[in-house]
Amino acid sequence: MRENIWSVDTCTCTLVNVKAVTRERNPRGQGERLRSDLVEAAVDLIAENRSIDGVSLRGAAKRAGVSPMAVYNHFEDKDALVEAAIQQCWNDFQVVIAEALEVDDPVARLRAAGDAYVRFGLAKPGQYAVMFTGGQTLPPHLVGIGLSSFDVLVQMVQDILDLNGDDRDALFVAAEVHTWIHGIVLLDGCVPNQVDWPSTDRLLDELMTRLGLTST
Amino acid sequence: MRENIWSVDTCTCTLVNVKAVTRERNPRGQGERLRSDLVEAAVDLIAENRSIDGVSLRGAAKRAGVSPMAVYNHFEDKDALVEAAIQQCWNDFQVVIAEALEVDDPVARLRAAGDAYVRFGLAKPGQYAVMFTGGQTLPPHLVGIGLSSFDVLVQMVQDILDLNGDDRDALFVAAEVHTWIHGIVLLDGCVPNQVDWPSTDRLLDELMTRLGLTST
DNA sequence: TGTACATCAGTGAACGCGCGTTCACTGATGTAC
DNA sequence: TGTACATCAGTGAACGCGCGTTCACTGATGTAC
Repeated sequence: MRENIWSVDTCTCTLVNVKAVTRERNPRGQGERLRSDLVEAAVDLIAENRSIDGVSLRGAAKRAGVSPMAVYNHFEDKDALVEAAIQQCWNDFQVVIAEALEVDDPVARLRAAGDAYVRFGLAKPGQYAVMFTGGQTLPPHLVGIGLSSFDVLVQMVQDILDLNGDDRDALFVAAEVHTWIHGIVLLDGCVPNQVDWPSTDRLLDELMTRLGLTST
Repeated sequence: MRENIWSVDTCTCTLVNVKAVTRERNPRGQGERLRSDLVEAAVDLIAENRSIDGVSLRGAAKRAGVSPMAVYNHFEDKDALVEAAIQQCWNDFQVVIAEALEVDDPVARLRAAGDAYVRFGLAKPGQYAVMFTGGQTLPPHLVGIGLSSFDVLVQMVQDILDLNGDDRDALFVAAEVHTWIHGIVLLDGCVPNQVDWPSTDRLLDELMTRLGLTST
């Protein structure tokens, strides 16, 4: 009965619109834990708003169960918090893709990566939108992460071309793959239910076939 | 010399951050002109922010050179203004596409429409993003406009399939076209300069060829 | 062993800003009598 | 022909809200002496 010392009314009153209000102060030397909590909260806001515009310093602080001022112990300003959140999105993405890269056969590898890519995009549409449609609004040093991810794609395509003795330009073919898969992800989350839209699986199969990226 | 009756300082001071401050009251019976000015201003805000989040009632009023309250003479509330702005974006889009539909040959017609589509997307990335990546946030009755535009695409594809005696499902092939072209438009505006990205023209040619939509 | 002190992990109050919306008002102009 | 009046196209002040940021503060805890 010890846990019921607070009435139900008190609980709902304080918890109804806010998560993690029950946070307790970190022990000495563990202050950095708040940093990752704040980043996580900011990523949640990105996920819900599908944009960095919906991320507010006060909102992230509230979710982390902390006063707005506590944010300044870990971040220069709001922009630094948002930047860390985007960085976190890219890290999560790269973890997902890295798994697929362990597949041996080049064709199966690209297909697995495509699958992982699409699954990430559909499961986390907010993060995906910020990462791949943010455009010029992204801080410059985060652009590099996107570039290195594209390099990985070019290499996967090159492996298949090599396997098939195909002399097309890998960068061009990779651009074809990326444009198409990007459209597949974004439209799937956007098409109204009335339309008998094809599954992403079927579209991915077609992509591989139509772009000549199967084994010959 | 009559035009210089105002000093340069006065001009810059009042015009620097605001357009059309010099609006004068519409004559009696012409009140509806403000409505279209407000819609235009809201579309400008969509264009600049690439999102409806950046559209504010006060911002649109300011651009139209009018007090925020004047908006309520023409729109129920802010949402109604935003909805009218999105509607306007679709109208502009349909005008652009309609031109291409006059081409006689089915293959050339789809190619012309694709060209018009891409040009619209690249010239008006903000409007394009709101129209094609807004998702569930769009008011339901605007979804119908998007659907009818997709129907036009399906018909164009069907015409080519008929011409070639190709028995593929037109809706499926149209979905392939739309996903790919969507990706082409969105990534083109987003890829960093370092990458030697292919031109949209070349990608469109490839799209037609790879998807088997040329004349046989 | 006791205690003063620096450090750490935060809080609280206040600022000016832009936002959507409310209510009450103004002042020119066409029209009915 | 003159004038009272309804209509039209707006304005002005105020409201409460959430925002980023500033400055000054608190109170627990480990550590040096």
